[in-house]
Amino acid sequence: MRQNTEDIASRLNDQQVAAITAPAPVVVMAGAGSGKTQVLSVRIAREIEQGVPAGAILALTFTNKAARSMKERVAQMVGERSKELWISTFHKMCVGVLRKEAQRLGYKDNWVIYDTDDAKAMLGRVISELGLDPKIFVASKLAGVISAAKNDMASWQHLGGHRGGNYYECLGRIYRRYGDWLKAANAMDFDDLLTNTYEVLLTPALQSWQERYRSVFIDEYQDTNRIQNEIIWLLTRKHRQLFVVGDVDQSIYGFRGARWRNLLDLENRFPEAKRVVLEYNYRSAPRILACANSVISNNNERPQKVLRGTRPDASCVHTVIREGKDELASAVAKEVQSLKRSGVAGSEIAVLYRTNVESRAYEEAFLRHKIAHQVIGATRFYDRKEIRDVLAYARLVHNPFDLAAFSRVANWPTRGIGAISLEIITEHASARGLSFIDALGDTEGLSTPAEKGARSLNLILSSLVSYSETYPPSDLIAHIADETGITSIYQEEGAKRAQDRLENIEELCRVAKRYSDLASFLASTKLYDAQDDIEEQRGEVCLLTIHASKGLEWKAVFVVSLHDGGLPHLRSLEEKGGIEEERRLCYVALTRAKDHLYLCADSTRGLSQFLYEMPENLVGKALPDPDAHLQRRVARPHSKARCLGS
DNA sequence: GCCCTGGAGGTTTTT
DNA sequence: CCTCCAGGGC
Repeated sequence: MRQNTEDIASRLNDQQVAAITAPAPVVVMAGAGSGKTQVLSVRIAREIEQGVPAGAILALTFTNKAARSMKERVAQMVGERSKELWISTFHKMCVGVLRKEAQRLGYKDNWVIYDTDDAKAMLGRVISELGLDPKIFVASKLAGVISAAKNDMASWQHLGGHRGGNYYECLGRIYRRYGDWLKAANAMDFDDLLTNTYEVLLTPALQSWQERYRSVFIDEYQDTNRIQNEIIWLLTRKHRQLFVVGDVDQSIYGFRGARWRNLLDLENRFPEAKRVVLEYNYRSAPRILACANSVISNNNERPQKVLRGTRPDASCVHTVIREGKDELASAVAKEVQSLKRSGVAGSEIAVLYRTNVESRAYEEAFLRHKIAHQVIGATRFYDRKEIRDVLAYARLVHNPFDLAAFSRVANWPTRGIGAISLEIITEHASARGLSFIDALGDTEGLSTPAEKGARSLNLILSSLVSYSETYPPSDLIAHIADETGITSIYQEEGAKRAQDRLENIEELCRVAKRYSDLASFLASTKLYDAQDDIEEQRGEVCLLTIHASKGLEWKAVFVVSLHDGGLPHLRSLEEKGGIEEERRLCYVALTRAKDHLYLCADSTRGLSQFLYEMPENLVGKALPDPDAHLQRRVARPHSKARCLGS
């Protein structure tokens, strides 16, 4: 059913209309649940109606799911014309640019994406190559350091140079060597997608991209990091057709370089920009908003803002406090059952926690109480061993220089190529500039069993390569599992776990059917996010982290990490600005709820200070006196916010 | 040189 | 719970 944008606009409030009609650039400060997705979609549709070619519009969202839903909304308004729109996540947009431009930076066309695991594997090799102690230079820590450096646009000279001491000098060398190895493998890590896009935009290619994306829309700007901010500046500084939406109170990705100040700084870069504030919340019942406002008002580093309620009804904010995490999980399960009896669908209910490990207690409790549920994003599908193994073969078929894939594949299923032989083969390949498939054909220096293994792997890979020239990705996946012996290994094992693995491989084939070329299939396995595996139609209760819940909403939400050390998380207390970010995280969690908010805590661990920052008349009387029960004194902060709901 | 097994250790949040 | 590593067997 086609909708008219004027009809829709007539149902919007003045602030929303201002956001939609103001000439660009526009910076929208949009509180949680203030209809920002609606505003973005209507504005895009209006531009198309006013004659901007859909193909000249770029819209960036935070998740694939948000991109899909925005595309649907625009399609409802402008129909077919929306097909040309480019709506995606930041990283996917970069992949699009780099598919066309990576050659400028010296990559071959079949470049691949390395995820964090690939990056760690590469770093491990770099550290041992440089003869450094892997206990001092821990690959997983370094992956984070290097990632942070890239997102903050710091070079290896920068990382290694400006502080004295051997440690930092080694760090710089690792960073540089890691970059060399990725380049040799024709691979980019997640951060390279951003930095390389930036590099491309520093070349004469900039102009064509500025023309290609003449009108740019960005959601969740508070979670952009430095390099993303610079990319947007390069893309838009000429035409200045930029429309940005964000909320500093919902910035929760500081740990990966997000700088909420980017949102405010836009007004310096675009002094002509109009600022619009959306402060009316259409999502949550007033008492839920009162709690959220009250908590967030304790942050010092934020522009003053209060989210105003629009809903008349006074649903309750409940506290569920039990002694012990399993007792708490049971109590939550019982509440869920009673909600469902009262007519709330399972898919309208969510359980939000700070860390993935907390999901376990709830999974068990829900199983005991026979509540249909799905855990979102915990063990990600593409991180499963069997999936990574099969995909590693596919990657090597696509890009035979992929070192991370080769290291994975070389001896699994086992074929006599141990660590030493692997080292000989990779040395060999890099010394002569050979692909790993070709290097396997030259078995000089290998022991007899390793030589046999290398021959057989060479045959397998060569035949896979020719197979892939005729057959689509899904057939290739099935073929890999059979030809490498992975299928038969799991069949013979016969255990339930092995059965699951076979089913996962079948599922991978099914997913691959959606893609006709290997490059885009492989990219999709990397740029996948937690919200992608939510299955709404099944009517199940969702269990997920607060981070993964960003942008979503449910009728009833259980925030279950409100114990001391849970939220704010223990580890966050050491970081500067840590508490404020945790408070924003709490704010995000609370504002996911439409009608019912349940604040849940295991009292044996002590209660979250955030509970004491909520209005006393709503939650205070359910809480024990903090001075009496907590060993560590928790100062009870004065509640600065008004309780709008009561 | 390579394979397998058992025990220990370690879990914030993610593209 | 799942990964990493050391050590014994081949």
